[in-house]
Amino acid sequence: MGSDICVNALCVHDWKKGWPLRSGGFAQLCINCGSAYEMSVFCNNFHRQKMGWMECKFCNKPIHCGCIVSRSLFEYLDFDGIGCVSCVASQLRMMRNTENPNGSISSTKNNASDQHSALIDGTLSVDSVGEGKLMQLCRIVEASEPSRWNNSRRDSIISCSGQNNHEVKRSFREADTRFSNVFKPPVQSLVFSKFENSRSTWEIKNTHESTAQPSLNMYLGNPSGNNTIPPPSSGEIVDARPEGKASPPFHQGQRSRPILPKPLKIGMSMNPETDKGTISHARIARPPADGRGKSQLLPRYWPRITDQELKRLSGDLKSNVVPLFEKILSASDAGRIGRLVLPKACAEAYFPPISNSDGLPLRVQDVKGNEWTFQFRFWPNNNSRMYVLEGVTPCIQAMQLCAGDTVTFNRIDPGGKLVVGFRKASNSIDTQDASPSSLSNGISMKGTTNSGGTENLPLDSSYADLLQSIKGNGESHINGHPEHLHFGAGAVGFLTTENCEKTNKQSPQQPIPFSEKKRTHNIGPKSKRLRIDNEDAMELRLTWEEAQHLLRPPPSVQPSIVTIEDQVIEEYEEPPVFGKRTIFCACSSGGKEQWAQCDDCSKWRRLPVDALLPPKWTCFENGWDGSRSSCSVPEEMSSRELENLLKPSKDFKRRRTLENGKSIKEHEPSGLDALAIAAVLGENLTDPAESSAGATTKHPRHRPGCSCIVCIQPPSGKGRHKPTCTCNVCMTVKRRFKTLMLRKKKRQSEREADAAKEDNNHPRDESEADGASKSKDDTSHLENEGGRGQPEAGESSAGQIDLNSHPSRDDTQMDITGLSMSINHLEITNHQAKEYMTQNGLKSFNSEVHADQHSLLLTQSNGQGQNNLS
DNA sequence: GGGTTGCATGCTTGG
DNA sequence: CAAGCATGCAACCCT
Repeated sequence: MGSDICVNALCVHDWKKGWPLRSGGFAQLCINCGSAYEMSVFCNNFHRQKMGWMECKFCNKPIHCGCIVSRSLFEYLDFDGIGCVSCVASQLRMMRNTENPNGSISSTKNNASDQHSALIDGTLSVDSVGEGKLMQLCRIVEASEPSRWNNSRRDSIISCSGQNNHEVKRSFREADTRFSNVFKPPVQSLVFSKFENSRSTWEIKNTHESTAQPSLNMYLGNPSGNNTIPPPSSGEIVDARPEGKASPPFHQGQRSRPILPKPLKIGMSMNPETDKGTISHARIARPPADGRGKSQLLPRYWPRITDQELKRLSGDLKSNVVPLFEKILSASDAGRIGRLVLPKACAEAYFPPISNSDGLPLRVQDVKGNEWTFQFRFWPNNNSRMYVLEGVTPCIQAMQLCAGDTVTFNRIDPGGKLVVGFRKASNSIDTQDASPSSLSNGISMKGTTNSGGTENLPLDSSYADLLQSIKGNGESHINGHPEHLHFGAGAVGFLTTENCEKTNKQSPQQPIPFSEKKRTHNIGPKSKRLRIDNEDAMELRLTWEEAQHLLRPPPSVQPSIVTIEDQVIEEYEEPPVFGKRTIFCACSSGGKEQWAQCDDCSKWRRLPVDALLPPKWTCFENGWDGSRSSCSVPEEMSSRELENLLKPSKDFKRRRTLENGKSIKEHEPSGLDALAIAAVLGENLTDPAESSAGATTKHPRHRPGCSCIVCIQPPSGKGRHKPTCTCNVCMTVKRRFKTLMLRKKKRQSEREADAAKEDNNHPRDESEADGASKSKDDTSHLENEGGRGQPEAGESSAGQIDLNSHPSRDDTQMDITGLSMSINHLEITNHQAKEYMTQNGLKSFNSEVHADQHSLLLTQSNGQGQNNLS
């Protein structure tokens, strides 16, 4: 045994020296994945070459090494080569006939193992020492040759077993159940090597006899004996090495420890179905496949897969799915810490050995084909080790697992690829009642808080479901390559897209997988907090934005009008509905109209304001305007009108924002900062689209961060503010205006200085002649800074100050008129602002918005502000 | 302040 | 009673 890099698969694997080869080297077997290599020594250095083919030691028939991968028997045999199935079978038959012509197992005393068992003329005699072993022998023998062990014979054997024969009987029944669904693998050959620890030929023969002879039908169901239900050789009969109580050295050599569950406890009833031969459909906790198996694997970790499922998987997928172990996720496992505690025995049995606590990366694939890299490591813990997989959170979240679900670890052979599958907890009644696990642990573990307490967690998803799901879902999870068939044992994630909450909701009668005491807390919030990366967040945000435009009041539902602190609010009994996004605008007659774009021809059609469109809408559904109910009819608007219509829209803004490489966020400052920034940069605070869409005093589109006057009002704010009002709004407005005007003055001074310089550099007539264009340039400059030029003056015809006016617009106005900003402008503006608030209060804000918009439309229609529009 | 990491603690289980 | 394991927790790190 040594430690080396397994070329084939995962990472560092243990390997053990195999049988000598004709080449002079020796075969090396990777303990973990079972791959075979040819080792030779040159210049005191080991050279390794993967063995593509090996020879049958009997007939020299070539056997592809792929056939030996993970074969459970190879670990018992070495230095003796391998044998093909036919040769091994014939050899076993020969041995059987020689040793036991009557079909009985010869009474043999194995010195090495100190086992005492005898079966004479169909009667197995045991002494008191071997009684416990007898039960397993019975199981094994019966498993291998069920047909040859009828009840009478079985009872006969039991009758000779002396005391505690009740237990033996139960064991028989148990074995009857368990091995009725042992699964016959599609193996073409078997690998044999001698026992590493000098097992006798007798043992080997019995190994062959009990396992390979009848049909070689013990594969996953009869894994290598080191840690699973053993063949006679591996279990209590052959491997008789004394088992020390103390923990073995880490990753020591093969050790055969019985991991059969304890015999059925008194009072436990078998699932009646098991006796009817329908157990193949039951979810059985299968003894795990071969592994190093240094420690006993508790049945709770046995992979549970029905015979049928596994057969179908292995057969249909042309790949051997070897269930290794499974674990029910605890709250810690499924939590956000991202650490999955591995059962120690499983970790040591199936994962690469690690010597330092940092561990090593473990590449694992999930059932969807995603490849994950976990850090397999351990912590010192009570003079022992605690194995964990770190970084499992993304994987667990990808599989939408939560505490109570089951994660399965599997291996796909050949190749040894590690695959993680999962099974969701469900509300169906588990069929594992007859499983060894439940048989052994069902009572004692019920209601406990440890993982054992989750043993009775119903698990319903099946491999068959998985297979069906895979087939039904196309090839997306298969990728067309057998090596990419990442089917975890029990991996049925395709069926379980519902989140845990849903599962729990759907299964109120489901036994709580964890005791209320310790498991309920800490599970929900942690496991359900999904991480959303930036991209998703952006996607989500955009979706939200889109949703804002798609939301419509429920049709045919009259809202009830509620006035709260002078704010009129429409209340609907029904939730809003999604409708096609449209654009509202003010028509020339002063009313409002709605425009919608056909999803087929992209033409814009005029609609009534109250028209509610489905998310998908075409011209043919234009029942309001029969003359334009076909995509072939041209648009009603001219291209310019259309542009003006679309320009203020969010789409247009976003498109332009994206084109400018600016984030949307830059255009959505919040609160008073937005007011100030917009004022300075020239962005029009009042989005005409929004204004038109919601051109009511109800201001229907308040959003977080909305900087309108209404939104920044204190909760107790009234519509009108007195001149002496010192509320936050008024004070803020005053302060902001003062600040803005100071900035404005500074910028204007700079501009004047620049203009003066230009005047010195250019003839005066040219300057005068280009006065208008200069102003346009300035306006364009402002626009480029992020705002659209608005031709409206901040001062309305009524001599009032529009609070939405901003310096840029003042700039425009002043530049157009040729007036220069004077130092008194600030005072004038302040005065006007005060006067404005005094006379009109802030309540007339929206009317000013309308004036703004209307002015914009007029300006545009008159062509006066064309150059101001980008 | 929140997340990560390493270890400790205590409960549960199995021998 | 020892081992295993779920989880708590403090120190450390990162943003």
